[in-house]
Amino acid sequence: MMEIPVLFSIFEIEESLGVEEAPLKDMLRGTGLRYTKQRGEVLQLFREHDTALTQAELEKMLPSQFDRITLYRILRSFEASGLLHKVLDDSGTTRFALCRTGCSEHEHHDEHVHFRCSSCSKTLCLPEVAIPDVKLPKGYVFGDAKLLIDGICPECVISSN
Amino acid sequence: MMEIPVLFSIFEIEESLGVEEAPLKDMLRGTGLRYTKQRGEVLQLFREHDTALTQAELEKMLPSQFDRITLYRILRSFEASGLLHKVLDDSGTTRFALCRTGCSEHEHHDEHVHFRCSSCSKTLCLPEVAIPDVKLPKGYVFGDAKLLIDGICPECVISSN
DNA sequence: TACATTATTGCAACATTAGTGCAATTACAA
DNA sequence: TTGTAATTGCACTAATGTTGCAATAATGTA
Repeated sequence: MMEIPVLFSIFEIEESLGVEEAPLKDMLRGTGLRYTKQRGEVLQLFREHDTALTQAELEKMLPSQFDRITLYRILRSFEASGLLHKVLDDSGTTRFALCRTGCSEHEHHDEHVHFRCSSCSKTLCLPEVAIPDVKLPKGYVFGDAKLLIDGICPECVISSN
Repeated sequence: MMEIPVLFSIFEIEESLGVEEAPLKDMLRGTGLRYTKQRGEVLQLFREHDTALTQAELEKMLPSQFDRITLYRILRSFEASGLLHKVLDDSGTTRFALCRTGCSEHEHHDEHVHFRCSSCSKTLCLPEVAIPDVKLPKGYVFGDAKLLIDGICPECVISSN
């Protein structure tokens, strides 16, 4: 399944990815995760997209198609280490998006809104929009809030004219 | 698979369900859906619970265990006709909850908050809590908002003392 | 640089959830 | 009561989620 066998060193891979990609290693190692070619590719994809991605979408975009289970575990380990967070979705498939700074292994602080365009069906992160405070009924203890807004994204609004 | 074959008339079923259940038929027919034993049971379960339920949870609670696909299609048809709405969930499985009045075939107006207790893991509807307005960045067209709050529900708060 | 240790990957296998087509059955209304 | 259209059950298939284990790769250390 592996298109590129095992003949490259980390350095050659990094070189082939370009200078911009060096921080990938740091991002990963900063969380205690080892840097691997597969993880580098996944992280890179998330950095290139501001949308929340499903496993299936990632598989189509990955430069080297590696094992489905590996991708599955990479996503979970990234989430556990605070690199990614799950994004709400009622379509049945799990979506992940890159965490902003401030997320850690034990706590996710992605208190921003997600926007799903009903035209292009992309799910975008809106880091600049904070989730407003909600007053809960008596007895409820607030933990964390997730807000998903459906609507039309700017790109689709423009192209519909 | 059917435990009760086909020997009961609608009236006998209604009778066995008790007087309280007559409105079930009206609820269903009001949406253009036919009343069947299976649909009656599903609707009844939702009326008995104020939590959002998964298909698996429903299957365990149904008095007569009928076909999985039938349940699947009942849930979708209930959603399409504005009887149920999907509740956001990042666990991967779809949850449904009873719509409040005001939902129709073409538009859902369940602008209330859902609360997921991280202790008992129930997902409750909080119809009295409205989702506050959110100011979207320029170009975005608002359609609909869904808010899920994680925390501890009153029951679990009390029992943890 | 080589080696040992530990994390990570790939494979196999299985579980759960989604979804479609079609024939048999049932609800409803004429 | 009966005809028709909706609904159900069955058979199948696809997609997604999950675990165990052996092979492999990444990192720290000698």
